Amino acid sequence: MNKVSTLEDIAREAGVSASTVSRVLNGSKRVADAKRALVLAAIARHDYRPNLVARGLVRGRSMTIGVLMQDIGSPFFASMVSGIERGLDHAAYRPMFASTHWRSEHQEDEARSLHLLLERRVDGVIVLASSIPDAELRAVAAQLPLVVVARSVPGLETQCLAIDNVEGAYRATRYLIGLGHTRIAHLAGTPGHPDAADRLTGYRRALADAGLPENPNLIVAGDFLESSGLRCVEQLLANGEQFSAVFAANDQMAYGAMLGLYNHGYRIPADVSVVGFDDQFLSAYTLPPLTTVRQPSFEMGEVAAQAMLRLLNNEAPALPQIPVDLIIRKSAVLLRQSA
Amino acid sequence: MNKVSTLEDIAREAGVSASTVSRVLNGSKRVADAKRALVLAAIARHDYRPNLVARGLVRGRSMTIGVLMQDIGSPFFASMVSGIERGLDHAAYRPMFASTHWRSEHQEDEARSLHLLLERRVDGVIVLASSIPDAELRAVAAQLPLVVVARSVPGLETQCLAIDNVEGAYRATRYLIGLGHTRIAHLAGTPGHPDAADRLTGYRRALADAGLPENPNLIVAGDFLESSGLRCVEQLLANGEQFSAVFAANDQMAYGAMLGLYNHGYRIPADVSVVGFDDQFLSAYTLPPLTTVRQPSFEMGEVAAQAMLRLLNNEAPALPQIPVDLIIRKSAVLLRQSA
DNA sequence: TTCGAAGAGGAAAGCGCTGTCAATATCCCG
DNA sequence: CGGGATATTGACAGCGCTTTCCTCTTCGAA
Repeated sequence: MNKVSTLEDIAREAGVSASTVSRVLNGSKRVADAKRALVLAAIARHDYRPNLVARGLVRGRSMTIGVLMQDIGSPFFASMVSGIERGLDHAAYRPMFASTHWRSEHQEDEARSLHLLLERRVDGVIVLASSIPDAELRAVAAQLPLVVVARSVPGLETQCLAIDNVEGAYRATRYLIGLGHTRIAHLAGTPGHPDAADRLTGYRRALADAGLPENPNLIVAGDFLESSGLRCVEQLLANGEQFSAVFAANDQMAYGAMLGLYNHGYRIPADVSVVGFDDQFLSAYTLPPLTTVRQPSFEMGEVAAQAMLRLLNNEAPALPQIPVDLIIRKSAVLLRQSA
Repeated sequence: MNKVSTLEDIAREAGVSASTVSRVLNGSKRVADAKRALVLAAIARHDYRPNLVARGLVRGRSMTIGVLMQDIGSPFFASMVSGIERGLDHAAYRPMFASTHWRSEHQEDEARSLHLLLERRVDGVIVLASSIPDAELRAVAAQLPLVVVARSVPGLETQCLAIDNVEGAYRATRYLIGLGHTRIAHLAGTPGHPDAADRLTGYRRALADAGLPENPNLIVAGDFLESSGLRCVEQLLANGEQFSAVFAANDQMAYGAMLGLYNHGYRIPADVSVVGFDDQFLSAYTLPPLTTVRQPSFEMGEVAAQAMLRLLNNEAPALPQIPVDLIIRKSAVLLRQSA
């Protein structure tokens, strides 16, 4: 492991001062062609790369932006993260991720993850969902550029990028109603989670607007994971409650639900229609392809990154409104008259 | 945006020298209880957090380890990344990711991503697959701790963690043969990709060992993505070639294949059996659940991280052998006699 | 009471880089 | 050919923190 060379080494090699090397590195000031050539030659000879840590220290900016989320392994976050990388690709900024999965029980630990990022002096923070309290987020926003995705924080409206969950759920449910379904089960997300609450609200509202009764037995709570979708359906079936359609709070739960239905011999969509929420990439490949409310996670990540760049540039974040779209595929169909 | 406080501020506040503050921060030397208390109080009052960038500069270690991969958005990588985070969770190290998706055409750009990491002076690098040339990887290994996952680099055997792709594909194919299938199509991975080549080899070897003829028309190449699985199946069907089973080079292609089959009215597994490779998390939730060769991505990531920690500690990486396992679910069954 | 050892804490020298400031060199015009 | 303007360059002071190195106490033993 031979020592990696420093700017000082290059300066000595090229017979110039450190300042000059720095100047050719940054193009911050004119340097005579002859000297520049000498420096460049030395750099090439040593395969020299400036130490960004040192540069960060003196410039006071680390050129990295922190991204806080619950689980980078979940497809929804992975996709957003991918979008963030994309959005940052041409900037000199790099994302640094911190997930809190392993210890998500304790909200305190989410704060720890945030501090991990802050200690590394990230220049900005992008928060994906997360259960950190609004107040703490506002405190962060007072310190450095902050963009919040898939969540909306009172007082930070201009820096939040979220879709209208109520509206999305409303559309999904209304679609099912339009197909003739009246006994529509809802697999809700984690109790207490804002998205879960909003989507439940949209479901209820659609029912109410259609003059349909709300059956509490048809609403069962999961936790946004596939396994819970499966569990919820088992429970519904065990209760003997009749239903011809299922609206799941997210696609992952919808996958689990479809598996549960399949295991019990129900055909989708012939026997039961299923609609999800998120439009994960894989939802176009399920059997049958899933009808779902689109939450463009990749694009949201990309847009969030661009907004962050703008914020870092002291411009307005200019976060757009995200339209909610129902993607109609094959998992929901007209209710059979015979049913 | 009020200024964030520095160690100097704390020292002044507490009426001690910077050295003392540093000492209580690191516990590197005894400090009188009275002074320690003063310092701690000042720290608490200011909510002071040491600047890890500065510390990294003086200590010569950034406490971050770089992770290079093709696409953090792909479920396979996302899962490994998740494992890496887990493996690093209790260490003071943080991963810093760099994907090369957007420009994967040019191998040159992968090198650029690697440099992005090196410029930030990561203390070690974990490479996930990637198409960076072996030689370059060896050069990196000479500079700093390196662990390579899901790929094996000659000369770096002890630092590589990979499953036996040939064996895995062999098992999958033999399983299908054992089920009575003789016309088994193979949806190969990206031409030129080592994994793709190895899996194809395993498939061929199993056929040969069973005395089955190899039909070139039954082998069609994709690119490891869902869309290509779909495309491959379309092509197979268009060719009018007979087959009762499909072995896909990875689960994603298997998903696409299943959709293609479904679209054409074939039932799985009744009409066509399908086997994948990887055992992605979602494969347990497809309809029917997918029989596949397990590549424990999460665990591989975790193990790689631990090996990296050991390397950083000047110990032997001690990378274990990963057993290959065929996970039997519902997507492949005995060939119907009638067929 | 005196001396040495050990304990505590401060001063200062960097880590690798940038950016200011002043010095030197170069150049134009009258 | 002189004067001032302009272009280049080097010296140097940090960025925030760690880590010798060294001084100053304090305390026990002789």
